[in-house]
Amino acid sequence: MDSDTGSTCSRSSSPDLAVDSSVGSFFSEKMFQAYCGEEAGPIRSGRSKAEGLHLKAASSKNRDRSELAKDDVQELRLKVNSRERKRMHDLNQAMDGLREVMPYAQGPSVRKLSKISTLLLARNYILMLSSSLEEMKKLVGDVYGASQSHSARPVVPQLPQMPLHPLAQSLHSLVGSATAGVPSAAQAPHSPPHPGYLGFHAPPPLPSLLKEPLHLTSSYRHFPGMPCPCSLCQPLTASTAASLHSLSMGK
DNA sequence: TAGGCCATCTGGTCCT
DNA sequence: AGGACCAGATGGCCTA
Repeated sequence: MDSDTGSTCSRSSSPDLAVDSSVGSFFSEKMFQAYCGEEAGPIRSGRSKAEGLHLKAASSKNRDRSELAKDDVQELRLKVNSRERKRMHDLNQAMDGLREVMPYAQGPSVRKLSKISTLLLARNYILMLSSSLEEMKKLVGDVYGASQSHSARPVVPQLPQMPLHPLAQSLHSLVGSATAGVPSAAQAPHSPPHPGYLGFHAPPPLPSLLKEPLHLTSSYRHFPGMPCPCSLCQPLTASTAASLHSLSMGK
């Protein structure tokens, strides 16, 4: 389409168009001629209500008024098109904003996620974070309960073996001095997850990556191809993110 | 070359 | 009445 020539950014969902919204500068002249020219009518069958009114008025008046109506229709069409373009650009900007917070490698040389992939991945990411938060709450509850009744039993014997996820650290800061007496688990050495524990060590093809989350025996729900924030898993590294991204691209 | 993804135009519908 | 939203149609670009 002619209007596509206005795009300067290859394959970008938010083309950097310098569109004059009042004119619709890259609107195809041919389309306008087809649309407004003669009484052949629009390219496609129907007309909008407003246009119908314009055209009805034009048919019953003299030629001058007909010309006026054509101009009106043209102007109206430009305005509506411009609004729709802006709306879609805003939508794409929001989509870009969503991509920015997704756990994916990003850069000028990396192809961006498609819209559908972005939405599906975002959904799974939210589900993962939600379950992570629940797990952290439970963990903090355990730690807090243990510190309150430390005379009854030792403080969470396995805790030092596990690194504390930033989410958990945040929760600790939220509960403040309540956990001050608890040994810092974050300082403990991290025992790496066994190979294959994370989905992206042996990732499935993209379709399954973007479908249902994987349910494992842990209280966490581990998503294939997704970095896991749980205390047992490594944080997402740059290389992992890169490989993950290349997988999602699938091309 | 087929298929996927995208931008744009367009008409219809709903809402304010 | 005007604007927002939506879905269908169309054509371009890119990749396998």
